[in-house]
Amino acid sequence: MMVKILHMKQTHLIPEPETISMQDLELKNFERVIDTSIAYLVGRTSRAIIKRLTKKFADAGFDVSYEQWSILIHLYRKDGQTQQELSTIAVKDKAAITRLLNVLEKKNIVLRIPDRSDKRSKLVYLTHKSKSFRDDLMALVEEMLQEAEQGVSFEEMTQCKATLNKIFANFSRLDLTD
Amino acid sequence: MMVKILHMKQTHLIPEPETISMQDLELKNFERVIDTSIAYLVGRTSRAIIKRLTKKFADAGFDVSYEQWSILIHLYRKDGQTQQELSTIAVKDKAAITRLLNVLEKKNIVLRIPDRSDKRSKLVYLTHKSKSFRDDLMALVEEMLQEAEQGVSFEEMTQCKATLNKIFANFSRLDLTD
DNA sequence: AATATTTGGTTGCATCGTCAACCGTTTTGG
DNA sequence: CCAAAACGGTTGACGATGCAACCAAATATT
Repeated sequence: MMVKILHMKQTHLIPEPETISMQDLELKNFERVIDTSIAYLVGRTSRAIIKRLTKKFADAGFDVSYEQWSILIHLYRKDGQTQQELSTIAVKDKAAITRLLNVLEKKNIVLRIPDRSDKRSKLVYLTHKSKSFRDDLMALVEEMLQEAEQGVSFEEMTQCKATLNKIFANFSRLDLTD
Repeated sequence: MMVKILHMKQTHLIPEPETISMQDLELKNFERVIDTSIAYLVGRTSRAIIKRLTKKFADAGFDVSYEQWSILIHLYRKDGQTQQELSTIAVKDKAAITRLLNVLEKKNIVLRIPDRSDKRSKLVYLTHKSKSFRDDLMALVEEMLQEAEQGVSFEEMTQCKATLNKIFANFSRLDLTD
């Protein structure tokens, strides 16, 4: 798809005549900042994954959203964690966790039990119900991951993940040092 | 960080004694499905990017959210597009576009002009105001991208982007064929 | 030409995320 | 030992998203 360059001002007040080289510069700038920007690519890939998995769950008859799954999986790995722990591990605001758990509790997928040794905390546990469909959900996620990996070699995927980890680490560091 | 394996049932009804090899299998499964999952990594990287850029804009005194920016940038490239076009290019629901534009219009950042040749469509244009801070916003995005790229070689980034594109293409294809 | 289908945009509904303020509990440190 | 600070969780306000239903205009079908 060709990109049409418009005659946009190069400065705020003084319009300048455009030359070919300036057009090239513009184009390069936009390419860098949009289409080929890591921000754009990461965002749309994320949304595509979420959409796909949501559909898979729904089609299979499970009333579990992607976000709910993103908590559930951590409980499948280790039952009885505090909300704070879930917040950290799922990289979500603690307020978001509170609300997700409200929904999950209403759906009878998790239980919140006050921690006896620390009255501030609540421990989150899976219910029989959620334990029962664990393997089914896992299988659907596996399916989705395999769909994602079509035509992508193992090395390629490994390298991509490493890069994403580096980027995330960069921002984590910057967020700390402000 | 060590992961503690709980004694979870392997089937829905019949509990099985756990062996070391099953634990290993479990661990591998979880690793694949969570921490090292492309879904997880892409999601958290995307949120980190959004958070960072939002902060940058706010700190610099621009009342523009990341999502608003994600529309704005396409208008900076080509002014006067229809909402439908913006929806496709920004990979967002058309309802989301409607609402984002409502906000942007209220902030005097865009204008909606009815298309004379097709009374259903509206053409979206930048205002003087938004044109005036174009370069400032672009500079902040550049800054963020450079932060993201710390310690990541050009080849590495290029390869990562190519992989993300492949994954996105996989899902696009699957969404079509259902 | 009349009807059916598609298309561009808006709206209602439910879910989700972040921020900031808040409350009760726990920890810290003078 | 007690006041101050830190911590875990909840709530309200606000922006944003996706889906489905809807309306009006434009195209296609017959």
